[in-house]
Amino acid sequence: MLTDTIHIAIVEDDNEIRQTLQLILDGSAGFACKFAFADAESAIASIPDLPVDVVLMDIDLPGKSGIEATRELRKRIGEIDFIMLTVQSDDDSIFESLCAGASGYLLKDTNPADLLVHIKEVHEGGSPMSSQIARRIINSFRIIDNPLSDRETEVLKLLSQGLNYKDVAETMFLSPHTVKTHIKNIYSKLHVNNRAEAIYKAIKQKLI
Amino acid sequence: MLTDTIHIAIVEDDNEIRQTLQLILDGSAGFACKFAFADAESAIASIPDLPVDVVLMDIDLPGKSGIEATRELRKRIGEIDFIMLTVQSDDDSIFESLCAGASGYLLKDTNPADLLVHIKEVHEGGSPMSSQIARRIINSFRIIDNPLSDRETEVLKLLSQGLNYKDVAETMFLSPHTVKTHIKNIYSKLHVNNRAEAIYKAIKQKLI
DNA sequence: AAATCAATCGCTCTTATGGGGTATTTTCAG
DNA sequence: CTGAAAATACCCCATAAGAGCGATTGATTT
Repeated sequence: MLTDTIHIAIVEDDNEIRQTLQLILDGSAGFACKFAFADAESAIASIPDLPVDVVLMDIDLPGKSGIEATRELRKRIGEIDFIMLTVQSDDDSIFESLCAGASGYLLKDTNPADLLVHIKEVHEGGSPMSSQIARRIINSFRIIDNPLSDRETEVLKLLSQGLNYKDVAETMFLSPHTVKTHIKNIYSKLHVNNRAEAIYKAIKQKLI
Repeated sequence: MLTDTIHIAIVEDDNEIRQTLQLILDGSAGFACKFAFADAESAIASIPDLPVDVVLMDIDLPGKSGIEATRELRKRIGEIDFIMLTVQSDDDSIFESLCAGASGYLLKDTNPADLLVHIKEVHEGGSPMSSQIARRIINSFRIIDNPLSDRETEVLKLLSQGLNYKDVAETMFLSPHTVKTHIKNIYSKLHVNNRAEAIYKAIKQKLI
């Protein structure tokens, strides 16, 4: 944007919340909130042509969801930041929102003062979210349990880099036969019978 | 823990930081910090037997890293929360830390008052992290761009399930030749030359 | 002391894979 | 309407991969 003012748009179906929010935001120094939409469709149609820095997006909208709207708007305009607002945070909508391109994820009961801080954070390249929501995201990084031995994991990592038996053997200073044995054991432990599926499963289970 | 007091341990090699931190934490109401270690090895040896709720773990330790220490301690004790402390945040150490089981990730310049708040948050099931760090994590959910066509993506998904040429062809009602052509195009687009690497790259780029 | 598991090395055989081509039809955007 | 991209189909050939066998050594655990 041209000025220091952060230009905000709101997408929220509840009239009272939307109007109140708009009043508060537009009345705060350094912030402008001239645009507010009650549904995803009108937001998708208008926002691409508006001078907006940050969009506050309600997730539970009638018709198309806020996540859908974020996804579609993101495709067309990369420079806008989206902060999802929701009453309750379930894992699925958190991850869907993030994949759709949301930069922040806040609960609706966030008080206006904090909201302003968070909007500023987003605009400065941060990703505000409550500590609880962060934990859920972090938990998605956790490793469930690793049936593979250290050597097997090493082998699998090299395989995922595209190396073949011989190359893995050379890299690990092993006989190709040993590598083959490791691979067979990997397949057996992961209950797969080829490389492709082994790597897929291993990544999904965060083994490599 | 038995009481309302949150019991903290520090792992930090810088003597001054460690001692200062311990003094501040142990002197704060509701917090106790009776244990501090200067290296990963002694922390790993002692912490499993100590009554500790939250560990503040420096990442850059001499010898074994704080990430390693977290990983090993996590394996043995599930109930302790780890907050990583670091001077600078590079993407790799953030993700490694999360995978190792860290619950929070803070910069060392966090002021003591905030640190206490964050320790409390972790202990209550949250995951405190700066807005900037959160953004990096969130960005890891983004899809960069998908060079693959729909059919190619379909083929790759089936390959990742362990299907071979023939099976993919049957599943998609195609000639095996066509499947082969798709696979060759996939390899070319992803700049790989075998299935393993293709699947690895595709998953890392969230194409499948 | 026994048992288990990881890590190492070896063999044979069939089949799948990947690289090198070529070519037609359909679809979609400019 | 036209041209590019996608989707479809086919050939040959050398090699890698996977299945099915067996075997020794050294830790760790019980």
